[in-house]
Amino acid sequence: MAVRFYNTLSRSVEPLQPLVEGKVSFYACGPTVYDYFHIGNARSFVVADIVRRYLEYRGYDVSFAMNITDIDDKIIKKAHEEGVPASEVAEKYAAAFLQDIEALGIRKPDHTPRATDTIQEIINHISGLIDAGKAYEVAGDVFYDVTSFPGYGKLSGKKLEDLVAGARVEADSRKHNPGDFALWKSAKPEEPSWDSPWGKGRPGWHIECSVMSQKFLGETFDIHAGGNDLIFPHHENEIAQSEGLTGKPFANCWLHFGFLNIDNEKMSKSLGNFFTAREIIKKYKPETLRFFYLQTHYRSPLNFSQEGLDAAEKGLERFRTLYRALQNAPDGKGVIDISASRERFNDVVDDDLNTPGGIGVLFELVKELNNGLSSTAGLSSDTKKAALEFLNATLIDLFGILKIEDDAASDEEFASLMELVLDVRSMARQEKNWGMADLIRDKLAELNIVIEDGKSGSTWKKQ
RNA sequence: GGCGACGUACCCAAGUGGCUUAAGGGGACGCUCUGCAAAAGCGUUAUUCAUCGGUUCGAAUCCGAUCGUCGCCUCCA
Repeated sequence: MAVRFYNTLSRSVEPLQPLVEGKVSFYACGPTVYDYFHIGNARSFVVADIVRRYLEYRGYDVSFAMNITDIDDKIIKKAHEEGVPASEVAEKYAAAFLQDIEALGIRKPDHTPRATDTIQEIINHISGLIDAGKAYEVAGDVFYDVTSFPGYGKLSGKKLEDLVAGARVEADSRKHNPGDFALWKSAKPEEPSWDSPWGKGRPGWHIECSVMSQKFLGETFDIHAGGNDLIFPHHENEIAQSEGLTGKPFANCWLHFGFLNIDNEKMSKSLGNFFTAREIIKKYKPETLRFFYLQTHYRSPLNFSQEGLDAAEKGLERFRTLYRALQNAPDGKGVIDISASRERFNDVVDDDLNTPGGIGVLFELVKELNNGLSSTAGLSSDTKKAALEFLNATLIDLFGILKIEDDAASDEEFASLMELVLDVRSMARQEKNWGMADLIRDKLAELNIVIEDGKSGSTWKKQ
């Protein structure tokens, strides 16, 4: 079976059918750079990264774009609070964004366009919509006329009448319809602005994604992704703006990521349950956070907790230990069919990116391999090699959750010193001087160096 | 009020009609190894899938009702 995804547009799981055989064009909504991103944002970025990596793992040539929204109300607000230009706020947090995704092991997208670099294209797009009678200007603001687009509501399942009836839409007497939304916002004094046919102003909230995605991926592309909450109005409006102008389908497949909650509630600053990704990866390894995310299906809500992260770290350790054991074990005779695991893994993950299921398959293989390693027959060199290749492809290249640090190689001087200490200790042990042996072990433990006595001598590792 | 999602062991979490009298991880317990320990390995841990009805030869999986949790409808990943 081929790669399948749940498409919000059709509300069903569909096989991926790229426009161009073997190639996938993929766009994910990126950050608005007014603050460090939080662990909920991080989940979305990690999942988008995994979508991309999985497609590559399955042999597709992926073109991946993620925007950086660097002009927006929140940025302006923050700039006012801090008494600095909006561009400075945007610059600072855009740089932080790129740093943080790298720290999280997220591969940089092929394209990271910025709204402020795309102003001219945005103006052209809006002009096109006005010319086509789908948008109208009122005193320097431009609005999209939702009634001009018959398909409005097809993504979110909302009806125009319901939106009007809901009355939660902000009343603006200048709008022709309550559901109309701003494409261009006129500038208030002291706000950053760009010249346009409608006077000085800046792009509205949704238009930039339409323009930037089409700029890099074409008028129609394969996959568009983002958080659950973006379905309406953001993505609905993107479709209207894009298809309203081109008359062609915008994105064929819409992927939406589940939310991360804390104590089963949405994370928010006002509730005080707000953590930035920066903070968390000071305490936990980035791989642990990634693994924690991937152990839940991407569309399900995920409850964030310290216990969850601790459990993830333990599970990861199981992979690390097995990986090292495979590298170090002497050649034996036992044979395990790794390709069977690979097929099962692919089958499972092909089905709407079922990473928790895939991880389950990997853990089952770990048990099998451990059994092999501890049996008298051991494992053949071919089996070990195939297993390591498979684990490299999945745990390292695909999920990015396994990092094999070679403590000894990272600091040779320190390593030889440790060797000396261990030699002294093993002499003490040979003389059954347990007091001395234990003292060394305890003192090293205080320095976060863990000594483990095995059959073939003692080993050390940093905590 | 409208739309949608979800409820699987102590915790997390796959599975969505027969291959499952339910994967996997964490925890707990037992064993192996060990001078002791730690680590690691192995084993055990749900006749049952919120509840109640129904459809079916067969349901955790489909339908209906009930209870509960959550999200969107407003900036939000």
